[in-house]
Amino acid sequence: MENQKIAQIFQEIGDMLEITGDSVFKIRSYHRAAQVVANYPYHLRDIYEKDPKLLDKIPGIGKSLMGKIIEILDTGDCKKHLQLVKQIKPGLLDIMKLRGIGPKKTKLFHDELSIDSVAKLKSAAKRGLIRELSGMGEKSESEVLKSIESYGRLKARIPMYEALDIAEEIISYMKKSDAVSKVEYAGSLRRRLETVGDVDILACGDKPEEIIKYFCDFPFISHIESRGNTKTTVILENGMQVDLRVVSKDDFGAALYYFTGSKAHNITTRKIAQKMGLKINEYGVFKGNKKIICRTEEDVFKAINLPYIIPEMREDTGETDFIKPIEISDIKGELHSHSDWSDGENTITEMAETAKKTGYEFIAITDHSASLKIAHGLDKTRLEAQIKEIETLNKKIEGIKILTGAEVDILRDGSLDLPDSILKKLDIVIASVHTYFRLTREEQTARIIKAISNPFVKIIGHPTGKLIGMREAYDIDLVKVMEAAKKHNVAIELNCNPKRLDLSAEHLRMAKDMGVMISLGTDSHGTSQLSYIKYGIFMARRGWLEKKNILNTMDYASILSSKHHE
DNA sequence: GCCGTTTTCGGCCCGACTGTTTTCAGTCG
Ligand SMILES: Nc1nc2c(ncn2[C@H]2C[C@H](O)[C@@H](COP(=O)(O)OP(=O)(O)OP(=O)(O)O)O2)c(=O)[nH]1
Ligand SMILES: [Mg+2]
Ligand SMILES: [Mg+2]
Ligand SMILES: [Zn+2]
Repeated sequence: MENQKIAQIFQEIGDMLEITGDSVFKIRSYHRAAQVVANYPYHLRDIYEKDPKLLDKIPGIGKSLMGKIIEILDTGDCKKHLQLVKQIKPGLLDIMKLRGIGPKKTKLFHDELSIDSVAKLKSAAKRGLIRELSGMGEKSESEVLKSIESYGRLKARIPMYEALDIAEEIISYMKKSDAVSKVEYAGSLRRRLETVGDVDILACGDKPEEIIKYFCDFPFISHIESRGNTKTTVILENGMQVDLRVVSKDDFGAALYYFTGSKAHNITTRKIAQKMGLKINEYGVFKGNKKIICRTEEDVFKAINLPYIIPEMREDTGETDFIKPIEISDIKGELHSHSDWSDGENTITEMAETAKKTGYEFIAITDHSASLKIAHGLDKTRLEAQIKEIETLNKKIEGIKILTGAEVDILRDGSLDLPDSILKKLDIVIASVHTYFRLTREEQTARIIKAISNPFVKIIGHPTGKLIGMREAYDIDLVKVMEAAKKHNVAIELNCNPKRLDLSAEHLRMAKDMGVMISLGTDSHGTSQLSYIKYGIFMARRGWLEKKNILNTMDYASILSSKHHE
């Protein structure tokens, strides 16, 4: 399994970076990526062969890790890993696996005493060398020996069904104590992993010390690793580790949520809470000093405004990625509008002022091209004059950027009504069909794809030509059109005119799934129509669109710099 | 190294227990 191999390499890089003392966040990234890849349902090689760029869509995988995945798929390993393997002796990773010994102590032993294996560590501890190190003492030294001792006897991961038996036995034992109000198993066992590293038990009651004391009297305990007021760790006679956590009754839900994990899931939802100005810990959800009491797990989800997620899904593999529907305030500008230079009612200045009042950063003036005679379409010469005019207006008018543009007609054969020599001077080129609606499906599709492949086209306007209740969409293969749009990095318009609403919701959803950007354009022929954006937002929400799917949620600089050809 | 309703730079979850320490670092959950 290549995914497992990649996961292991990332895990090892993370472990070795801990010893070298690299950034804890970088280390977390490697470890998280290792988890994600290990749990990923598809072969990364298949994804790579289909479209390498899809790799960095995987949560926790960015440009750098994507590069390393590709490197490993191509060569079997990556340079970063090989270089660390050379630098860090394998014995150090063994030492770090010992309980109570992490990267800092491992490095200390290595730097001060040249210890690079568990055997050398054992002999150094026996000779009393460890206690001499700064920050170490007699107890730390004997802890080192104890963990080396117990390491051999420690159970590896246990099958879930065995752990379940033991957990249930512990729980029925715990229920016999009057101090215990509620008790449940948590951790990987509650998430139903095939194997578990330990058994995690959560109990609540008014007298936590009594609960801990009672637990430590459980008959099959071999020894107690640690014991505090709220939690204790013990090792059973069969070598299994059991962690007990104790909280008050009011906090049971928050604690169960914390203790069920996974760790990565906890971190992700805690980050979500942070963004909302909240803090999650095992005692509840906090807004400043105010505590939102969580007696049940559902209370935690409610407090952070998420639907309940079952334990079995809490692995941070995307289960918290709920859709954040587009909102009208996400729209940063207008990309489809007409002025009185063609068939619009208002001047460019009036359109710009209204856009400014709407709160927009930009408005593109996209008048018709010459073949639409009825609309007084602009030819090359008039369009050049309009570009000059907009240049002047941009100097005069503050607080709004007017983008130059055109809604250029797609001619019958798919060529455009304006030459490339002028199109390339424009900020926003929309290409639209206004004639020959009755071509065959093949012809119509080919026609539009040809327009899409023009290097200066940014958007395909009102892509199906429908007029609600008046004119059917023309026959066209939208899947092929969207594939082409994706390939050429062209956006598809959602025309917001309420008589058009073109594309419809199901096709918007398709575009989203295919990774095609949508441009919300009002096609305004007057200042009052800029408000049609709201109808577009309605449809976009029906199509499950989010901010990231929509072109005019970006600032205009990003829109203009988005390049065309791959 | 990742990531974006405030961000393309500057953040990154939060707390318990232990040993060594006069105030916290390391490790673990
Ligand atoms: N917030 C937070 N929770 C953690 C962290 N580490 C562990 N937890 C929580 C989530 C875990 O599921 C739970 C129990 O810890 P374990 O180490 O036993 O992990 P878990 O049971 O998930 O896996 P395991 O099969 O035991 O290796 O404690 C952490 O670093 N932060
Ligand atoms: Mg566990
Ligand atoms: Mg545990
Ligand atoms: Zn049009």
